[in-house]
Amino acid sequence: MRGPGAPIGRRERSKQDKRERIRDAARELFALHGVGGVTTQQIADHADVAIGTLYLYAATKAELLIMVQNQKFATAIDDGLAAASTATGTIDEVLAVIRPVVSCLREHVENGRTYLHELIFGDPTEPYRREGLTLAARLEGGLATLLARDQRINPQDAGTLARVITAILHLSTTATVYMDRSVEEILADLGEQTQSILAQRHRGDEVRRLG
Amino acid sequence: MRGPGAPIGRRERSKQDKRERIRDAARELFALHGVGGVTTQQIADHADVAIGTLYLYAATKAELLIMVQNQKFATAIDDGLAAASTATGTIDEVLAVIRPVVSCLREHVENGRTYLHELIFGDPTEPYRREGLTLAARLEGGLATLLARDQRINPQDAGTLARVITAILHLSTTATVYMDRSVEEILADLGEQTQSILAQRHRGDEVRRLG
DNA sequence: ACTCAATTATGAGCATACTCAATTATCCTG
DNA sequence: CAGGATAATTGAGTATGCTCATAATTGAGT
Repeated sequence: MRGPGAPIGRRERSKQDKRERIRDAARELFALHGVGGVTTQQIADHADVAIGTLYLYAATKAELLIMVQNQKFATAIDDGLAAASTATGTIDEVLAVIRPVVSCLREHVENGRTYLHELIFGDPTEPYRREGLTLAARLEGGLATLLARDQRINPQDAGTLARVITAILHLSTTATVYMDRSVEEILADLGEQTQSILAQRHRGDEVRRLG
Repeated sequence: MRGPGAPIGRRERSKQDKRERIRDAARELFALHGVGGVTTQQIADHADVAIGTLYLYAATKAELLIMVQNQKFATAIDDGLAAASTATGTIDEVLAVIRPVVSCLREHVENGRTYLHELIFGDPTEPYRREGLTLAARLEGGLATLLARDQRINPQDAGTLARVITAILHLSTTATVYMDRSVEEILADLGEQTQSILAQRHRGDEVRRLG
């Protein structure tokens, strides 16, 4: 029975529950002992499922980490965008949104390297990586609409601007030279120097094809 | 006997040989069957050493990959810089150096993600990662001296310019949005947009502190 | 040439990420 | 409610990355 528009039976709910139980167990144990200090068996036990069940919900141990990190990432993004909901779209406001996201991405370093970022920006075919991409897109979209509120910004530019800011966020969590620099410093570095590069190139051959 | 200034006995040579044999075996088999399609045992067999010996030269399987990739990276860098040895230091020449390096870094994708980059820009304490960092520094230094030849470029700026170019190279191999774009396109993207960002910020409060 | 401490090599064995044939739970139909 | 089709769960088993106690090799001192 039950209206055909809502196919959510006990089965579906139980499935959802299990997914969350597993993710929560992973989050707790990872935070407590580090990723390497926990076995998948322990996570399965903590979530009160068999090891085989765990692997129905996460194809690999790394994917467990992505599940956990995606959740944190999503929270950081949503909180940031919500806080900026009444903002007027200046760059500074956008940077304010970015800052907590950067912090979130810089966390959870294992073996001295940040897992998350490479995973999130990795292969788009893996389901959880796709989720990460969707999140990044959500951030980019949010920034774009935010920027579009600023009268001085050409509406068509808002999207590109947002992409560049996301790229900076990316650099800040992946490139060693930029790992402990603030978003503003990276921006300044990139901005001033690319400007001078472009200026020089324009001074050269105006129309030149380059592979 | 043998002069005391040359402490290179059979031992030292044998050690070097073994390191190379192991690296070569890894390179061949990785190229042939992919990283996941080869066991460390097979690599040890191919290099004609015991599995335990292999682990004396590479602490993990991932490190084997870094050994292999560092070699390719080094070759790409040296070739590029050598080819530019008579260049005059224009940006286009620098980009010509960069292009093959990017190709090299974009190779060897396993599971849809490029191992190398995260490894090279990873934890500087791991010996082979340190080697990767040294290589990146060599590239940056080479670019800087190259750029310094251009009369129009302020000599003090050459270093920063080189760093930014390296960052772009980084983005081109890590960030999904930029993964299939040419260096020039990324440069244009970053250049134009950061410029407009900076312009807007300067129009705002001139001296503003941002955590 | 012999001794011996230090270094290097070995491979059986261990830990653990992941699989899959068998089992159990859930839903649908008459 | 009975029967059976489908989906979900299980955990002993497997594959493989990595370790470590033991053995072989090296070369300086005699």
